[in-house]
Amino acid sequence: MENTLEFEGPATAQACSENLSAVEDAIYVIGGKWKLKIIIVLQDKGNIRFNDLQRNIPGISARVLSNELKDLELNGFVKRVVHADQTPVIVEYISTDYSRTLKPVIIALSQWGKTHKRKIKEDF
Amino acid sequence: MENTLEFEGPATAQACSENLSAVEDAIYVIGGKWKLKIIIVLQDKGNIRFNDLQRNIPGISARVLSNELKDLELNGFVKRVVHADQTPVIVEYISTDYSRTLKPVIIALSQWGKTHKRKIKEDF
DNA sequence: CAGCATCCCGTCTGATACTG
DNA sequence: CAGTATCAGACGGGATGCTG
Repeated sequence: MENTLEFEGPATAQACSENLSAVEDAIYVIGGKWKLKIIIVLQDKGNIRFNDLQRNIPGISARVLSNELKDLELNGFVKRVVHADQTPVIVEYISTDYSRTLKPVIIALSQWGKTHKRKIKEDF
Repeated sequence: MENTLEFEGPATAQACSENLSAVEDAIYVIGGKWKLKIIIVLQDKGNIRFNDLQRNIPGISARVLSNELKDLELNGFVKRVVHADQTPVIVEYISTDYSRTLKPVIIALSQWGKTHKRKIKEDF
């Protein structure tokens, strides 16, 4: 009853709407243009500072990055660490264990994105 | 060089930016509030008509659904089939083989969404 | 450095109504 | 049935400038 969505399995109407709402929930928290990208960089770099993070995500503005980080922190994907003993104050962002549960999602998306890019190229 | 993103594997800076752009590409075509949901229903129902499709995706308006379907058709995820011999004209939408390459993505997202919902409940 | 405040515009979207 | 038209409001996001 849990794993109704297999690669080849038939899907009942109920299983379909279950998937629908599960995917909806996922998109609700990690959807959007930037969230997953921020999470990826964070996971890769371990800990990283604001401006450095911005440099690693081409195209994102400080305002948007700031907003996204607050959101991600609220949802437990990111931890904001302030080193108050330094001057000027150093702020680091680190990915949480919970954000690591997204690995399968990131892998699936990344792999699909790669093959998709290849397909697009072939179409010309 | 292809499978740099493993569950435990170390990620080089290059692998990171590769993932970044791959995920970006994926989000570009299947991102947004509705696209994946439409694809899920389409895959589940096999073939389905406009109004029926709308009923299966709670909250979507006809205008948005129409626009999304055009977009999905352009990108090869959906096929629009017109049965002109009928009256009134019957239009059916069916998912393509290419849309089925998204299965791993949908599974990953769906599974993560389920555990996330569980986690949210525990937090209260 | 690490952001926040403000302005401002284009897009997205929901609601409602309408057509062939 | 299968959409399209129109409008108003929300929203996202860029540019710029400023602060502790």
